[in-house]
Amino acid sequence: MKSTIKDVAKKANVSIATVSFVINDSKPISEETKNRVLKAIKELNYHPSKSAISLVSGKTGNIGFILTDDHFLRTEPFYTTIFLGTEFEARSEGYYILLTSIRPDFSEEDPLPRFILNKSVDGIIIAGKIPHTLIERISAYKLPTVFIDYIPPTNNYPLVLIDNIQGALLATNHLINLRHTNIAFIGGDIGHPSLSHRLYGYKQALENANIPVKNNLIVVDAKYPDRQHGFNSAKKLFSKNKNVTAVFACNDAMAIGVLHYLNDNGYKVPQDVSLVGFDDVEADIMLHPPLTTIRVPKIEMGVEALKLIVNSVKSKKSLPKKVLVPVELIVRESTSLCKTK
Amino acid sequence: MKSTIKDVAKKANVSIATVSFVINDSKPISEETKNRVLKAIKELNYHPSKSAISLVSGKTGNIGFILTDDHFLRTEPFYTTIFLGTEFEARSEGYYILLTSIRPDFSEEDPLPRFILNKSVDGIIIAGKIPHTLIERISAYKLPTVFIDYIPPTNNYPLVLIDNIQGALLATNHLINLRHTNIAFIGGDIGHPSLSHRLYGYKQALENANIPVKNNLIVVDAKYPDRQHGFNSAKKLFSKNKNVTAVFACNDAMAIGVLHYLNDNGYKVPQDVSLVGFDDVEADIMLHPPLTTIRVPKIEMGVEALKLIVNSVKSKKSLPKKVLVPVELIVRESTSLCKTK
DNA sequence: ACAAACTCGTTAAACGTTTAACCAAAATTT
DNA sequence: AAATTTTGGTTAAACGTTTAACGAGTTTGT
Repeated sequence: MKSTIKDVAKKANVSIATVSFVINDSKPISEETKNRVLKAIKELNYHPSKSAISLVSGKTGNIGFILTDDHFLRTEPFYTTIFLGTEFEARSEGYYILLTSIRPDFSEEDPLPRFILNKSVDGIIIAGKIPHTLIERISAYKLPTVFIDYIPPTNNYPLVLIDNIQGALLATNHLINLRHTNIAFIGGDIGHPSLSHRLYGYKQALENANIPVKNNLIVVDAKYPDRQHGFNSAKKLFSKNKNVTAVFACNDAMAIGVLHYLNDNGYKVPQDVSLVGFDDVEADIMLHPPLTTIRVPKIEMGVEALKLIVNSVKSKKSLPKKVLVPVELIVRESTSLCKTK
Repeated sequence: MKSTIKDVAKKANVSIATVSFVINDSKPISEETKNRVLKAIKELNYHPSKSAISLVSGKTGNIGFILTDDHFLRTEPFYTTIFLGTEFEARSEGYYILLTSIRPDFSEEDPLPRFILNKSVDGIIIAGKIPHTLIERISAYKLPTVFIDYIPPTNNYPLVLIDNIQGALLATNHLINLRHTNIAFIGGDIGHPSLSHRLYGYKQALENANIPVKNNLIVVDAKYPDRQHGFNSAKKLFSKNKNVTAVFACNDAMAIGVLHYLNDNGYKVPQDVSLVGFDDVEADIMLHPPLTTIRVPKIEMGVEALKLIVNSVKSKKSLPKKVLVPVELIVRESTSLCKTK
């Protein structure tokens, strides 16, 4: 039933080598025979066996994709969207993605992802912050690796990063342009470079505008930047500072938490408080008002990561290229002109 | 660097066949040689080449997992959690999962997932409702297939289903036990068997309790059961029916939409209206009050699906077994005794 | 006109496993 | 003690590709 290269060769009246050359056009073949072969391939509905190719080439044609359980399952489809971008690009490149998640508290004893142990991938994409012990143990396998949205401690990997500083500048400047001066920053998980860069950009924007940076307007002690922590941080912020007129949250998840707090406590958004998020996860269409935020091109990030990894797989010399994807301010209805009374 | 079976054989002073027999224990080998081989394997850090095994066995060791984009990206981590269960079980069974998503409006011209065309999977798991044209085209490839949470038109596949009727009975009976009689049902996408079964169970529970089923309390015209549609359906329901004291929403997403509507419009939950969801997606920890719902064992569903598919892959005769996973009522704070005035 | 260089192919080895067929030695049966 | 079975192993073919090495015709250069 299943046809092989041999069947094609027989049908086209050529050797199997010729068929191979036609498929990969790795050697010049006359138009005429080429067509005969192509025709035979079509008629037999022939598809090369991946295992045979793998065996002889030493490549698997697979790329491993690693993220933590919580990133995979979190409400805001951030990393999953990135994954989709990777999968999408993998299709055109002829690769398969092996997705696996690990526990965020991955420890020394936990086993590495199978595809690494069994060498069933040619390269690895790691999305988001993952435990350093895992990074070290993976690096022993000398597999091409690229990181998405995270800067690993030993910084000689290809990276796909968000232009976080630029994004934070855009967000904060937007608020400054709306005449706000008491602008708070709500963040979390400061160990993550993305989030600390956003804080940095926030400070930078204030300084550029000659607005003093006040530490009591910066709440960054949340362990994880999700809605619940956004809510809690907002509570902490507003119970001590009544004069805050604008909040820049380090991501949409926390911004949504802030919004809930504000709604619950009689603050009107944007009349009383303007609010800007980051990521544009389009999480909750129910949100009112719709959130002004910084759009991150998630699909493109996945695409870029796959391109990078394919590159280092193919050309053994992997120069640790960094791709900084651009961001964009999306103004919706959660921000408005500051009413200085 | 990479060691092969040959290296192991040499080191252990046996033939490669013996090594193979030890690995798969497919033939009796004396304890002594077995230990020698095992030792050599460990020392060389030998891992069998998957491609070589694939080539000779004709099996790929991969399972394809298909769902629609919107299911993959939706805010409530329902199908993604199921996927995680599948991935988890695949690890212990030694399989890899190839995840791919398709557009919900998959049409005749769209290409099938690559892993089907290239025969790089031994079987397929399909999660959630997918277009019938896709099902038909896949079936031509005669690959073992199991469906999760969907009943395909040609019903001779192994299936992993939720005990939806039981769940709907539990939910509705819970409300009836709380003395509610004006119990509404909010649903959507009635073409999905899961959701129509939930409606069925709702009606059944009312009939069992001798409560008349009123059509104006049943809103099922939503196209897709998400938050936004839940919100809209609630609006439709409550603007016409002021005396509704309880709502059973066909899933948590719609329930959350209903809750938003109620909160926005001055209804207190559960004091004025009791609300029950379905799925227990733990989507929004911010929700107040926390939602009474029907827990669906999502991880277990993924595990069961993988077991089924491995079964039909291994034993060519795949009897179309159906697995009905049990559900459980989780009482939280969105339901309370009806205050009949 | 003859060597040199292309062009378009073919042959056969190699990749790393599994497994059918075979076999020697030891154990068991008669 | 001879015949038979069991035990524990080996040899070699097969799986479906890629690719190095080779070669027969044809073209080009002088």
